[in-house]
Amino acid sequence: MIYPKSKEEVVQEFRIQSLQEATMRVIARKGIAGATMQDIADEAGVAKGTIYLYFRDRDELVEKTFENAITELHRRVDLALDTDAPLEQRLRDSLRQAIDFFRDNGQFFRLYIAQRFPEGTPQQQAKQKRHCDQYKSRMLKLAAVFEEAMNRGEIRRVDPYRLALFFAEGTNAIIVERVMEQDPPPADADVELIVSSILNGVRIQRSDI
Amino acid sequence: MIYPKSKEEVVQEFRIQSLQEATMRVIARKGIAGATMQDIADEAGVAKGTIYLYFRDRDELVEKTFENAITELHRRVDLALDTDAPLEQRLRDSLRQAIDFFRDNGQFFRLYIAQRFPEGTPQQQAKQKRHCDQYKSRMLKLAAVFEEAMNRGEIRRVDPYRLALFFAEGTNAIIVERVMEQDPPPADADVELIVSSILNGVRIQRSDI
DNA sequence: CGCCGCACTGACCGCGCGGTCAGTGTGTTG
DNA sequence: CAACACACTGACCGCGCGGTCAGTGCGGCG
Repeated sequence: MIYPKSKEEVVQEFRIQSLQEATMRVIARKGIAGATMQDIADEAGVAKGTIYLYFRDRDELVEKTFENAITELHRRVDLALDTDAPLEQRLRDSLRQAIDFFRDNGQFFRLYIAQRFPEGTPQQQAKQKRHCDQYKSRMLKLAAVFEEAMNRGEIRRVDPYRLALFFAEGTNAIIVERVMEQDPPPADADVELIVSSILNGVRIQRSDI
Repeated sequence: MIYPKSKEEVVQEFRIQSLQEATMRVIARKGIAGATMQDIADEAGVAKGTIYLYFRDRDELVEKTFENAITELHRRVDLALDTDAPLEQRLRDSLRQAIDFFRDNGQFFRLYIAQRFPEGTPQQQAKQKRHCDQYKSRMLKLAAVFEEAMNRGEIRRVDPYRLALFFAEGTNAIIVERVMEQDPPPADADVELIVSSILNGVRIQRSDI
């Protein structure tokens, strides 16, 4: 065995994993600022001090937890976006991925939203910058997808970055609603609503008559 | 004079006003949780204790500040929405109102966003509920406007509440972007982009050729 | 001019947080 | 079985916050 995972490593990874899951649950319940280390420790069933064996401080815990979850989301969405299919199908597939992700990780949404407008404790300007940059790079990627579709002649020319913002946040709003609802409608219905609204518009057309 | 405003009342209103303005500025800079009473007092140029002569506690200060600003926004937007004009014009006008409002009150945006996902200090569940309800009632109103347009045959039938969510948050995203930009494009351009995207869609149509 | 009321002040308090570290119990080793 | 290593614990600390209130000084009135 070249890289044997020792027993200790397995245990350590398990602890880290369960601490991050506990963090997500607590943040979902009480918000980022409202989640105390004691809450998280209780949720994970360990003592507060134990957390500091695996994470330097509170910031690192929240940061890593966020990073972990968002990386997975982005991986899935990118898989759907980076194909040669028509824009319509790519949008459908990526929406589907996002909806499924938040169905399984509803607690994560709060963290996801909150990171967009971080609290301005004066010395943490660097971290604020990082998350804004991360968000911006996501929007730029989506904008690039739209721009490509414009070049292909699939959609008309508008500011692609603004279109990406509009589409992404409009979509987020509906996903948030789904997370809140205890019995949301079928995912297909919302995917259809979003994609057809943005591609065809909602105005009555000749073809609708 | 039936209701003479005594000098004291004038002074008092001035203090309340300037404290709320200071609160908006500080929250815009440091976030809701990051804004301390000391910060706000310094910003307003008074001692910390003075704030408590006009507001019971921190919660009331933030609450009143928020209420004050959002009432004005809603008043302006409703004025544009509650007409007999076609949907397209009503959307244009209300967008214009919102954009202008946030151009003049850019600091308010942070407060506006943050209130949507309040921090869950356990005992304040009632207040969370209030703001969610307030947000929901705004969405219901917008949904009603869309539904009326459906009944008039201006737009096709989709879930009006979800359409309202999609439209409103997509719009917010673009307004946020405008607030961040130091030199945003003309408001008309963004109004046009949003309204034509949602009404006509972005797909290339026969009429575009 | 002397007194008083009251808007305003800012040093102070208690609380609850993030973070620490001496102590404990358990599994391992010689 | 004794001695040790070490993951884990939770009482404890200092800090910074929201909130308090005795003190201050200024404007007006007798």
